[in-house]
Amino acid sequence: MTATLYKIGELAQKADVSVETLRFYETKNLLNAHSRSSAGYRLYSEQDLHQLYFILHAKKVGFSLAEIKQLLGVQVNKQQYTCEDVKHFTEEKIAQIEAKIDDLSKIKLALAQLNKACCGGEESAMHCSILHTLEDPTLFQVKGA
Amino acid sequence: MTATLYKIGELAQKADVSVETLRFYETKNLLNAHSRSSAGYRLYSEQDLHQLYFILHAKKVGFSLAEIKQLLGVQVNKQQYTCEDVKHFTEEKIAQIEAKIDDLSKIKLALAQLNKACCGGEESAMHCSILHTLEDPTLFQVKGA
DNA sequence: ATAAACCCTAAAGTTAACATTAGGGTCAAT
DNA sequence: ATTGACCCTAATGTTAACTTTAGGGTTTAT
Repeated sequence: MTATLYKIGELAQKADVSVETLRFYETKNLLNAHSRSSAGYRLYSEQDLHQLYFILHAKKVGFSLAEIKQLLGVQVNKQQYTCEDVKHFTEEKIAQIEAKIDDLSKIKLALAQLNKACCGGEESAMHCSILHTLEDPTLFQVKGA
Repeated sequence: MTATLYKIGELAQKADVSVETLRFYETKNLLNAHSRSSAGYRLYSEQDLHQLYFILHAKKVGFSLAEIKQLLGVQVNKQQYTCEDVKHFTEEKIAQIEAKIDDLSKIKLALAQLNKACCGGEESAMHCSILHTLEDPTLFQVKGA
């Protein structure tokens, strides 16, 4: 029941990133190794692997490394931030995420209609491009609309 | 009922981007002006505005400009692509989008738990950071898991 | 005991997605 | 008719997120 530790190459392979990326994340203080071997090799824990997965998934949906660092920093019961801080931050981020999900749903719908219109579907002539589907002004409104 | 055309500055303001960004998108063939004035000024149509909105929203959820260009290029009934091409492409992209929505939902859930745990909630001690919530190995699995 | 396959740091290079600079026309109002 | 707020192109600069290079230790299998 001893904790398993991974060398940088092993972690890189598990998460399908390069070892250089992992070292880069360390310089950015996004992912620090759990410890170092006597020879100075980085040793990563299972927890570090979870953190890495989180970073990669958050990146995939459009968060910058700076934003991800912020997300990783939010913690309850750590005196550095007040409870109000955490409340505000999480609420703001949740709203941001909901907006992203909304955008994705619309793009998905547009692609689905395009897919359906394919191969001589009834609506072939109507939805010839993704833009045509998204032309509806009620979709994708921007603040000053 | 004549079509309204916007100068580059007007379009930029409407979509809250810089005019440089718009000219940059043109060099990348992502957004071309509907026409030019006699003086050579770019004139954008309402349709161009929709396309710009699409670009910006797609960018927000993690698509690169190259991917967005692909998305804009998919069209039914244009002889350059076979029906099969369009079917495959849209299905692949839809799956990609669903994965993104999944990731966002998980991050959202983690933030919601953090928010709930805040201010002395029952679970304060349990969910002290976003990572703790995401520690569940059934979340965020990567292929080789 | 040596070679292949790892690991280290530090520094410089790369790519995407813009922003800035330089040098110059255009247009509307005073 | 000139000034300020626009527009143009072309070239160079910037930032984020890596990648590559250079030079050198470590570990493991033969």
